[in-house]
Amino acid sequence: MTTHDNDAFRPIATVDLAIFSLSPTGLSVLLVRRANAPFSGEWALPGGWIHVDEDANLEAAARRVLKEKTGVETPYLEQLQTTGSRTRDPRGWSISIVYIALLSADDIAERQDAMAGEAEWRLIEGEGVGLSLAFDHASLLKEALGRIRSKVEYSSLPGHLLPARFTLSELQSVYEHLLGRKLDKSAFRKRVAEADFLKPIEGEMRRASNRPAQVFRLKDTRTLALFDRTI
Amino acid sequence: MTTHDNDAFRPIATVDLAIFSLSPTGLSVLLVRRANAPFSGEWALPGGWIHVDEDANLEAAARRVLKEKTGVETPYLEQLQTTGSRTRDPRGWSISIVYIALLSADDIAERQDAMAGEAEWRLIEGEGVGLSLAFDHASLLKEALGRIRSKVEYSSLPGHLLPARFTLSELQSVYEHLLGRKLDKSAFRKRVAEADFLKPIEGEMRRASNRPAQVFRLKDTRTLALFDRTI
DNA sequence: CCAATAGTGTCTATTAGACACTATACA
DNA sequence: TGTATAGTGTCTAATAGACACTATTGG
Repeated sequence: MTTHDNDAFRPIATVDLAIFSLSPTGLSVLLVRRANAPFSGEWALPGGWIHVDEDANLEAAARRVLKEKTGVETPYLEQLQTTGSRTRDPRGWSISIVYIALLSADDIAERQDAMAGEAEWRLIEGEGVGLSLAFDHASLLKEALGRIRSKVEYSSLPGHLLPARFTLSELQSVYEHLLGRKLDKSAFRKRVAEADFLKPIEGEMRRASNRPAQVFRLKDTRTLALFDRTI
Repeated sequence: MTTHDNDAFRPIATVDLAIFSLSPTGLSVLLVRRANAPFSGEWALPGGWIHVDEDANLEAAARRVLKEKTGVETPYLEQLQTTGSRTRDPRGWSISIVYIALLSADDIAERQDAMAGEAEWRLIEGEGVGLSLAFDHASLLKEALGRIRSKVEYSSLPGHLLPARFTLSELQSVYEHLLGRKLDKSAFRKRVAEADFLKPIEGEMRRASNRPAQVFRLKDTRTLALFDRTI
């Protein structure tokens, strides 16, 4: 234990989350208004210090922050990237480990009340939210959106934004919304069947004034299924 | 500035590198023997503290470590992932930001002398090096190998391990080596042409007792080109 | 019966994979 | 002329994309 083991030589480290959900109008991200300096009063991605006495590891820290802000415990969660530099935080050399979380529509409905006070869902427009964000969070959000849009092409990601039970048509329409283009129904269903990430709920049908639709759920709500080819 | 701003609450943070090159017998990774506790005397991935007075950002820290260990300045470098937990380092809660670096065969030849004393290239066998490594470095190495093997399928990654000038046959044989299977020459060349990441060197041919082969170089040594489909 | 959406089938233009062929050097 | 590897062409089986068709409900 030779060197760099005192405060001045240690960067500060936080975990920040890009938490996404589907609002009625489209993909949205959860933002919080900062209470303290720096950037007091500005919007930011939810985040917090690593609690060395409380968090067993990085993912646990991310889950703790998520629970504090939304009340949700077991969503889809993946590490995006880590940024760190001398200048991104005026308090000094700082590191942010960024996670992406996807909340199902059920999570939002149930936990609207449990949401921390100064938090708000903001609709995604283009590469961000049309607001300036604290720190380098606008750039982090842009990276998160890039990752999400890329994964829509070849994974079950959109399924994690729907309520627990949904029809194939509902799933297809989320894909189309996130991709910004229409998909062929037949081809879509072939890919979904191949990737094999859905389980039909026996006997449960969505009824309307047309042929009833089979209702499905994800086989695994915590991992993504990948397609062999693009959707 | 309210809380968690003293040493006891701050995790320690290092940058660690999985540095790969092609040795005559195959893909190899650079390991160093640790001089100090913890894990003194054991093999580990090269790494080091972030120098808050010297490194502008995380990537700069990674490049500094790389230069210290190998003398190489501008290889392909990408962030892999960040691990952090209470238990991975006996000194306390610690974070490691892991980078992958690919060195061209030229880099190795030139800098063999400049390499730090207790560093050694170890051949990859299966999911690691057949050695126990310090900290969680065996697991980090396994992740790095997964990323590399995955990217061989759909990117120009193998080109970054060759010397600056190479023929298409040499490139194909690196793909085959990393994938562990033979590729069709015609299909391989179609993909490479589509991805458009090579520049023929005008008039430069590799001569032997057969038809001479066109020599190529990468258009960009610091970024990967991606294929539309798998190789 | 009509309207509306669910779900499946069919046809064709495109492409991937296997394989063969031609080209060009040195010995 | 023989041998070895470079580089290109061809054929076919598999596939994707467009589109059409059938199925099943409520009104």
